[in-house]
Amino acid sequence: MSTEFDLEQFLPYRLSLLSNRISSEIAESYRDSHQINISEWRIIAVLGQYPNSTATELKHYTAMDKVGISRALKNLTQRQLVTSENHEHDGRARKLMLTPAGNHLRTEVIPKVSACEQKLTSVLTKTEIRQFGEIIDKLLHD
Amino acid sequence: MSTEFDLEQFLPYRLSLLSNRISSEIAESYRDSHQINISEWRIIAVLGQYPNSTATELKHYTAMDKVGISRALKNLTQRQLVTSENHEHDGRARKLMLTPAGNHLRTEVIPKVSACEQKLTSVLTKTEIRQFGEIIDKLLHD
DNA sequence: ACATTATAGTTACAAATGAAACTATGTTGT
DNA sequence: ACAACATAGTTTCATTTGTAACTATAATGT
Repeated sequence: MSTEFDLEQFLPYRLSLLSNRISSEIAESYRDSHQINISEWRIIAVLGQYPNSTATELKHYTAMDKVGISRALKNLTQRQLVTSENHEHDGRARKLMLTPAGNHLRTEVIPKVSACEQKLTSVLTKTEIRQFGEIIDKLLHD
Repeated sequence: MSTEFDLEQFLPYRLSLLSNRISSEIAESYRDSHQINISEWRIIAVLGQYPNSTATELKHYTAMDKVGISRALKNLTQRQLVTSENHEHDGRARKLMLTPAGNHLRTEVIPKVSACEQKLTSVLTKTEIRQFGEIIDKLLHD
């Protein structure tokens, strides 16, 4: 019968629970110690990987919307964790990069979030961790 | 080196992407046709399973906070999808239940969200679907 | 060249969310 | 009985978030 439906067995619901729980646990690891939120952390992480990105490129890498990026960048720039330069070929865009302080924060946070991830996956076998990653990829890329 | 960190490979980040994408896709399937949001849908789904629940019990089943539940219930009650009675043993609590209209909405939405779930998992093999569920359970219950 | 349309990014406003204070009822200890 | 504390649920207020409008620059078509 289609009138039977068990929310707690519904995969999207369980996925949402899991993701929210993990995200807030990880966010704790830089919120209290470094006063940054998830959006700001994502931008810092990406600018470490891809310096001189524009906001539009950040949008692509972080899956955030442009308003969220603009706001996070405003804060990060005020706090001198991020700085910017004119873009050579496009007067509308800015090239963004971490300041030394921003880069320092990044190197402090990386081990914390990595430890979180490891603690999290420590209840899984190596095989399960691999499977989990593969399944997520399949679902993300369809 | 701990200064290497690839956001797009970071499991919690990918999980968050996946969960958000799936949640909004499913939310579409009742938002436009039935004008309810995720919180409201969760409450309707649970009240179908567990009629006469109190708000506190809903909190347990839906993983929502009590403010969100109170607000969702206010809307649902105004729209006459949910109704309530005094609780026999506790004057502070109310017993909540779906109205016929609420129940009807539920039976209309269930096949839609189930189809969504099926479409979603259709890129996975039966084995992968089982593995995925087991891994999520492990992670949720540690 | 210039009008049209598209894109980069910001701002303004509205809706959603969360934390804390609040009301009302219930429970516990003396 | 009654004081102290705990719990059910709501409301208030501040913060966050999303949508739409906006400015500025770039690209396109005639």
